[in-house]
Amino acid sequence: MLEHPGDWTRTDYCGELRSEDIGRDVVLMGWVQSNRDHGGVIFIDLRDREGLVQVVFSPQVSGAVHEKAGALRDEWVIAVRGKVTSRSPETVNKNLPTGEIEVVAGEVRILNTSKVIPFLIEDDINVDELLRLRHRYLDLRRPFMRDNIITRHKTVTATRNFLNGAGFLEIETPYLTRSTPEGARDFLVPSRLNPGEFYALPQSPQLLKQTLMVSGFDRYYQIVRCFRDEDLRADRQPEFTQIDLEMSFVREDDIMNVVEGILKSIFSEAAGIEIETPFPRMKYDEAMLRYGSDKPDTRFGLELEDISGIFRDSQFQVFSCALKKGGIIKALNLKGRAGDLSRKEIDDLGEAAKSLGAKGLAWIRVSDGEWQSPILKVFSDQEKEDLKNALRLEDGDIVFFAADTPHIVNMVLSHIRLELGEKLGLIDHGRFNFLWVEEFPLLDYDPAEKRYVAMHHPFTSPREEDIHLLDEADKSGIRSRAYDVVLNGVEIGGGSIRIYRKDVQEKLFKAIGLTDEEARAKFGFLLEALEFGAPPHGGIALGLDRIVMLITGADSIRDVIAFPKTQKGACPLTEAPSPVDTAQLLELGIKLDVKEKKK
RNA sequence: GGAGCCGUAGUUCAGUCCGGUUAGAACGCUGGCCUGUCAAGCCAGAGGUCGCGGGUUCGAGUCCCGUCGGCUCCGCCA
Repeated sequence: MLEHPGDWTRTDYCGELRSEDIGRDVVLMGWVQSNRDHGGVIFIDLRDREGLVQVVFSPQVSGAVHEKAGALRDEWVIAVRGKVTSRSPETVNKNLPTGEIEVVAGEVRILNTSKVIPFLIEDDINVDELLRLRHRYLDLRRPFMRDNIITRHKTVTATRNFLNGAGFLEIETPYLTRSTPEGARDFLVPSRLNPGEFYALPQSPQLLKQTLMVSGFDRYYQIVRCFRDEDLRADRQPEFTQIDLEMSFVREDDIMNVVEGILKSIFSEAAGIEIETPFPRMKYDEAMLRYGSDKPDTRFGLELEDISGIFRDSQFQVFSCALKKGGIIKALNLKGRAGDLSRKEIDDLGEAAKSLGAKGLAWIRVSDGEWQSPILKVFSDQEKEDLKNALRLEDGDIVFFAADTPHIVNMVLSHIRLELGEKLGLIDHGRFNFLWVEEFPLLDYDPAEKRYVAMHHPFTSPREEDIHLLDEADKSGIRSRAYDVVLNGVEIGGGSIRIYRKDVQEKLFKAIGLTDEEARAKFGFLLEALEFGAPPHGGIALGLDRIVMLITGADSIRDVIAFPKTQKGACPLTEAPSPVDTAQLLELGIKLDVKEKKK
């Protein structure tokens, strides 16, 4: 029954035929999307990368061809030779770009059959993701997924075009490199030629791109795979792609200009969206204060308010104790929307807060001038008055409070803010709000290790006027020259102006508790390079997967990666990772010490 | 490492709270009918290790314990 394509040459993509093509003889090849057999006339929707076209098989044209068409099933691969004809006005399909025409088949060749597919090749299916990943080749036939992959291609193309035009050189760096202890856990690759030693896959080409600046390449970029052996999230995969760049003799503004240019070009060319530049900027401290997050979604208000001052001497132990331990109290006033939340929904928010680590989520609802709240009794009259003024409380408002460490309060309330924003439709999903977040703290105190750690990475430059603070005991106030670019509450990139002087670099290593020897052992080659005429330089890395996710409206970066991993880091299609032969391990000098996994 | 949700025909789900005859529905699939549909329609049919293991019970999809897997989040992570 199967036939070869023979001497047929495809003339057109199914999805590209239009009324201009009426009268042409065409040869199409593609997949049977659906099959509508009326006993007499048979309609086939034929699909390829560019879309669908209706093919008509009529017994009047050819009895044999019509009979063959009757055997066709979904997802079979066929070649059709026929004539493009116009549809009569009442049979035009306005939902299809090809809906004004159809192809009347004169001949058909069945090139391949298909087993019955496990899920429909359509958008808006609701199928277990495991099944989609196991049959990814089918999942990628769905228009949404196909378009995502195409948008990704356009994004990469736009980026290359822009950067090439801006004087950047694309330079590759090795994937087999050395392990660097700071930052994420490395993926390791054993070295057969050096038994007992390992390469590491790069978490990012950070050190090497800085080295390229010392080499004098001036402007580098790379669209590069990075690897981090950490737990997965909806926006985090163990391997992901960065638009990585570095520039010499620049300040923050120079990098930001380039990034704005890249993003403008990406949005225009991959999505047909013209975005406004320059992007607004916000200091880290302000972002944390107003949104409780270093990546605020600025598409809606509902900002946090710090009301710690009101409860400094409160009788309410939960609040005053939190403050005495160095905590804070913040509130979210959902103005005028109290009526939109049922008691159950309020309780659910409380449960969500608890699962995030809060002890609870207090609330006050104002209706008809009355305050309703489980904790109403504990407030003094003065506190009520202060609250009313601070939060501008009015009828119809509902306020949520959290009192805890700054980290918990900000984390919990920023989550609640996003959940309320989504639930109550405060977010305009058609908007793209870009934001630069700048002046991150340089260092973060790690109570577990009792030392400061670099918040970004240890090559990030402090602000020039803050360098002297590296010698002080309290290093928490040192501001860095790091910046993040945030889109709709998603961090899509981060970078910094780097340290280029040995003396500053040494001070910083000292500040994070690294001895000279340790620093040499870990980053030796870069430190040495910095001693041979390193230019001032800086750069950034943009998360390609996240950018494409936001452009396409995907819920997860898995939907913009052709072959992603599950939360356990597995690929259901290839069944990676997998055990290997003992012989392979022997060759590498590796002996396993793993608890036997029950199968 | 931790919290939550989920796992029942090919697929999506109902049934699980409150154990009891032959586990249902829709879509898909198979066969038949049908000459203008486009989520085609009508008729008929097939299709189940209720994720896996153990326990309680006269009896388990349903209750208990464990385990595997998927998703979301915290921790972790540019």
